[in-house]
Amino acid sequence: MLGPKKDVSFKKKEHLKSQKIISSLFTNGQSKVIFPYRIVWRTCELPQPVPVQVAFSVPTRYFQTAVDRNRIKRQMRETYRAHKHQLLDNMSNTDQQLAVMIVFIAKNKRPFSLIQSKMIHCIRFLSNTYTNPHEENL
RNA sequence: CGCGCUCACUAUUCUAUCGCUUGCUUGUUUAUACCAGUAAGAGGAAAGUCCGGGCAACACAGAGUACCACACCACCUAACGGGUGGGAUUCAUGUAUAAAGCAUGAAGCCAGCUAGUGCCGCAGAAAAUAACCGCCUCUAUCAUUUUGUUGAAAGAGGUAAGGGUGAAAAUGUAGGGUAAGAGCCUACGAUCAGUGGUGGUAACAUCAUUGAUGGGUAAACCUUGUGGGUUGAAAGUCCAAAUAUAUCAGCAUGCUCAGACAUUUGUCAGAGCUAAGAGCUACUCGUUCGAUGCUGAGGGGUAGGGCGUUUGAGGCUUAUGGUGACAUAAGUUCUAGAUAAAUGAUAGAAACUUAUUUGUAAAUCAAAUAAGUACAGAACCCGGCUUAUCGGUGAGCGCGCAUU
RNA sequence: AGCGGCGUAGCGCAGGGGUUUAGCGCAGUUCUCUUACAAAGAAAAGGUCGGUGGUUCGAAUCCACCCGUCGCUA
Repeated sequence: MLGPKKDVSFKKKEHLKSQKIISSLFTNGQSKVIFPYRIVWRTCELPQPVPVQVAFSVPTRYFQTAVDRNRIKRQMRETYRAHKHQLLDNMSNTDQQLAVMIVFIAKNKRPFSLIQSKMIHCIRFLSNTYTNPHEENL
């Protein structure tokens, strides 16, 4: 990738905020576990003109203090921000909009290298599921 | 110099790359929005939610009951169950002694069991207006006898001095007194209550005097006094998609007339009426109700969004007053505002602490290596309390050692 | 954000109005019965009553503060 500059920002409108969409994700969405993450996603209409909206979640059950939860969420957000361009490119080729929720399901803190490598794995998985059928139709 | 305690302050720093939220400015744009620049961006506990207040909505003549909370005195405060100072009590340490005491420090919901009720296991005669044993007197009987008496068992009384208990046993000691005893009397004390004097704003202390002396427990029910209306920003208020819809207006189905088709019901198109009709009433007037669909208006209001929302009992400095909490005056300052929830991620360096090793006669000096740098994240805002916390700085106090 | 309840043996519960040995059921252990297992019967063991302080002569119980856990308000 030499020509266009990579989009590494992560602004407010790319956050998944609507409570209705989140609840519909957990009732109707598809799910896959890529340890230490659980990904829940679904195609639907989003309130903002962006290809993907993402939310991150860390359960209170395993991390009682808010400081630990915030730190893990910040690390997840940073890794997503740095590597999201592949998913965005694929989704902007299609006409669909994607809502994704990523839940941290490990019970202990994990090093940043693991968080980063597994997040890249997740993004690659999502982008593959939404590019392949489109190319077959073409 | 080392150790400990108390109080106050502080809560690692810098660089590079990439990024987040908010405000302001410029440009593009009808506007949202986007680009660029610039400024700001977690705490001492933001935590627990244990108290108090502001603020908001609802309720409310007044009084009482219930319920809840509090409880030595004075002061501080917007208020408090918080704080400051003082008093009494208890405990610890030191000192001293026959015992009290004195000094220092700490602690606590320190109103009232002399308003009433309840409770006090085991042990013990008895756990509350105590006679089981014991001691003493009297009565009559029996035995004995030195004719004074002594003993036995029985009855009637008196008596709280003594009795292996227990957390607690009826005001302690000494003397008098008595049949035996007893605050029955006296002296020195103890506790409680009243009156008066002195000191103190007061709690209280102290002295004098009078009277009394049947335990503990209210963090037992309760009594007395004081205070409390209820609910909490998911309060409240404004705007307002989609869908359904109260209500209003118009049109149509409607009603009447005649015509065509058709076995009657019915179907088709045309003209007229905005009512027809029903209820109330003997009648009129009057008044109320009046199905369905479409279109438009429209109220409440869901999703969502705005305000509430960060200038406030505000912070800092200085001066004055006060033992102090704190107050007053002057000057100065504006310093987070997110909402699946911003304030960061990664890399490197420095600083500090601890440990080990090496150098040096030795070290608190120097170097190297390793580990560590806490607790913890605003969610309407303040004042406290409680709990968590690697460390650092300053002040005061105490102890130990060394030197003079 | 605002509230309320519950922590007792491995598990599920009593006991709370104060003092006597903290009990019940199930499970586990040992023994009896049986050729053996199950069932039944008997016996013993297992608890600092979530933690720390306080009130009291005495606290599982009363009071205060913490810790854990469950639930409600939408």
